[in-house]
Amino acid sequence: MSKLSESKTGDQLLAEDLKDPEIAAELARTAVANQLAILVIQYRVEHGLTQTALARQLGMRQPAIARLEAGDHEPSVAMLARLANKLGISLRLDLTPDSVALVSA
Amino acid sequence: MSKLSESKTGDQLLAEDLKDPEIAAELARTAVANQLAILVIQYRVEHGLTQTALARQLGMRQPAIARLEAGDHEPSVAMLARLANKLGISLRLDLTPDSVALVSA
DNA sequence: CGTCATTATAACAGCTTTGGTATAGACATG
DNA sequence: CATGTCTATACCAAAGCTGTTATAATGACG
Repeated sequence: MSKLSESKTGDQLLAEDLKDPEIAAELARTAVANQLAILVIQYRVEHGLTQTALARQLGMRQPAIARLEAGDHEPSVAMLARLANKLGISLRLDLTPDSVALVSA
Repeated sequence: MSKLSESKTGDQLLAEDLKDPEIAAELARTAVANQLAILVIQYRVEHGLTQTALARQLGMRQPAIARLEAGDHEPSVAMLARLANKLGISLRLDLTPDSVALVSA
């Protein structure tokens, strides 16, 4: 059980939470994972692909795609690069002192 | 010994190499690591800090900074976020189908 | 030369991410 | 209901990143 989910539920979030570096780190981690999840799902449905088909295009198996779309883990830079390369898309990761955002570019 | 250093020395690099996905991955990995190394060194010297002082600012030890400046490992997104946060800087990671670039923003 | 500050390297542990297989759940369709 | 397709989850192994301590190398300065 994470520190965040212990104290808050759903999307509720107080500014006070950001003062705790542990919570801030957890948020950044899940934020990028979730943003990537959305991008992967978007790409897949827009191209009418199944998870298995997309997995083949990326050289991996279906459960790997399911995991990406679940937003379980913060992706590595290598994973982001691989997606951009194999899917022919451009992504941008914006890092500021108090936020991290992954967007399609 | 990496596949890249087996076949090539220094900065020499042929377009042909990029066709090998293993080499391409290795390049992307070292590219981001090296670009971050440069940014960290720049920040540190511009602020007149020693590795130990910078480490304290980031909540880590001197060898960790040395490793960042050596460009050994591809940084995690969490590490990039931490640098942006603790140093008060903005970074951008640009991912295109055939390149990955980390720049200060 | 001796000392101190600074940086680099080695060795190890711990956690996270990634990948796989196997399998369960959901859902449509015959 | 039976079957087939698609998605989700559990479990394990391999690899990579991060952090630590200890120590070596480097260089400036008395």
